[in-house]
Amino acid sequence: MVLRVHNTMIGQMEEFQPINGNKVGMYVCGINTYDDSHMGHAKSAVTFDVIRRHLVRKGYDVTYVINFTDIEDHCIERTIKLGIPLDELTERYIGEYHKDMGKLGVKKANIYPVASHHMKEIIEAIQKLIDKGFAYESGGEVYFDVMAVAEFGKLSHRKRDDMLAGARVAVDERKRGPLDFVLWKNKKPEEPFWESPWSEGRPGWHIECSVMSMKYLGESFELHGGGTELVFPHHENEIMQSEALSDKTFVKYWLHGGLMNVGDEKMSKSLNNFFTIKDVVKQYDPLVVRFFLLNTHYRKPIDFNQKALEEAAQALGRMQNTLDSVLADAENAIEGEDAFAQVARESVAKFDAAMDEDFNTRDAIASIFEFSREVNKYLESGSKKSSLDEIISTFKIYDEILSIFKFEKGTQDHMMAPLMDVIIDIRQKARAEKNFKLADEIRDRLKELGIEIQDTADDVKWKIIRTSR
RNA sequence: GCCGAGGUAACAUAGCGGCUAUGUGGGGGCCUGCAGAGCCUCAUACGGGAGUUCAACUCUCCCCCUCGGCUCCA
Repeated sequence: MVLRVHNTMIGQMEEFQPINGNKVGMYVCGINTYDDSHMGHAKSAVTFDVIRRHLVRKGYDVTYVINFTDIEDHCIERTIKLGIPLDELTERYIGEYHKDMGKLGVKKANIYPVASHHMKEIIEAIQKLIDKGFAYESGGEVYFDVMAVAEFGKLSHRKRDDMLAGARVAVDERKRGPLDFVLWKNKKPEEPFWESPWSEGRPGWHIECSVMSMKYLGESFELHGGGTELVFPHHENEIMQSEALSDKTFVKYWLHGGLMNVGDEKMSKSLNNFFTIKDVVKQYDPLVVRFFLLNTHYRKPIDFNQKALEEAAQALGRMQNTLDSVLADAENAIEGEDAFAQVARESVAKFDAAMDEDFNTRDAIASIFEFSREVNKYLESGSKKSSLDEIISTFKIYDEILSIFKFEKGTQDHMMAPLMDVIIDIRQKARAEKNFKLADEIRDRLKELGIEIQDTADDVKWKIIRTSR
């Protein structure tokens, strides 16, 4: 199957074809390390995690890089406010990031470069841009000269002249043109700084991503991702800098995810309408949160609200119920084969096809719902061991990409099963004697403990309630 | 103003030039002592207008509305 991706550069879908063989370089803009991550960051991390997983499943040799930017206004403000060194702040929030994303089942990237650890390379890159005539020094600062590049605005599809005409920002007298952006800034009192040929100061935003992505992935690589709000100016400027440095095409495919909204506004620190991952995960199972994020195509915005999370919990529970039944039945299944394995194979084909269309997790998930219904019917009609195993491996394939299911038993305690047998046995006796009051009491009290009893036609099932709501 | 993404049944989301979409919620039924889970089934759709076509929710054009970017931001 051919993978197609939506490339922001051309504004449409195209076939994905790596530059060399099956090696894929993938760079995603991580966070600024000055505070806990919120749900918007979670959306980005989970989106690109799934994209990476799908590429790996398709056999690509993926090198995944996520950067941490720790030299920017907010971080600097924080170090001064907290009175701690920048390094300490950086390390603290990198640690928190990994904790939060780990909870959400995000697999680690291969490399996590940190801006402040690449100062030497950043300064070299700025010097090279000056030498090549793409940047100029002015009062101890260095600016990128937007007029020096042939192509401007190719990612965000803007014209240089339109931008010049509508420039909102007051022109800094140190700049030659209003669209020029800073590569190196003078230090201000109290601020951390680095020595450079131009002044004691620090790099501007954008340059660190050019430097770090090219260092780890080469001058040209396949995928660069981030939220849509980064298209302009961040990614646009990255392209200009990088291509000015290398004289090569920087990135082949640009992927941008829709933003997390709250009501009709995007979730962001500056609007102060954010929900941290830590808080959300306290209230909802991380798998529910992950499912919630993947239940909408990544390029679309998602509205964050209670009702949507509740619905996600309910919907995910439906699939998990099916899987739980299969896992339970598989333990004492009748040996033998039947035709159901074919249904499973068709379902996987449908799932893969959806993922190949620009990582359409929504559509892929719809195919799992359909599969679940088929499985539920199959279970009622009598099942065979080989097919149950096939169903479990099918769910494992889905989970390899989405990571939203639980396969382990709800408890590790080996006494649990025999104990439940005793309780259920007693309750069945009560039921046989029509002592429903007692039978219901047992059921209700177990439910309070998080154990659900289900009476079926031929036996009684129990399970640990997994999906918290 | 400029650039970009959208407007799908009660709600949230997919999708395709013709084959009554997925989940949540609601109605009815099966199963059950009851409940839950599950299965079956019903209702409610494609912002507005024009055009192309044998046929458009799906293509083209115009209009309306929403969101994002143009300033820090996943």
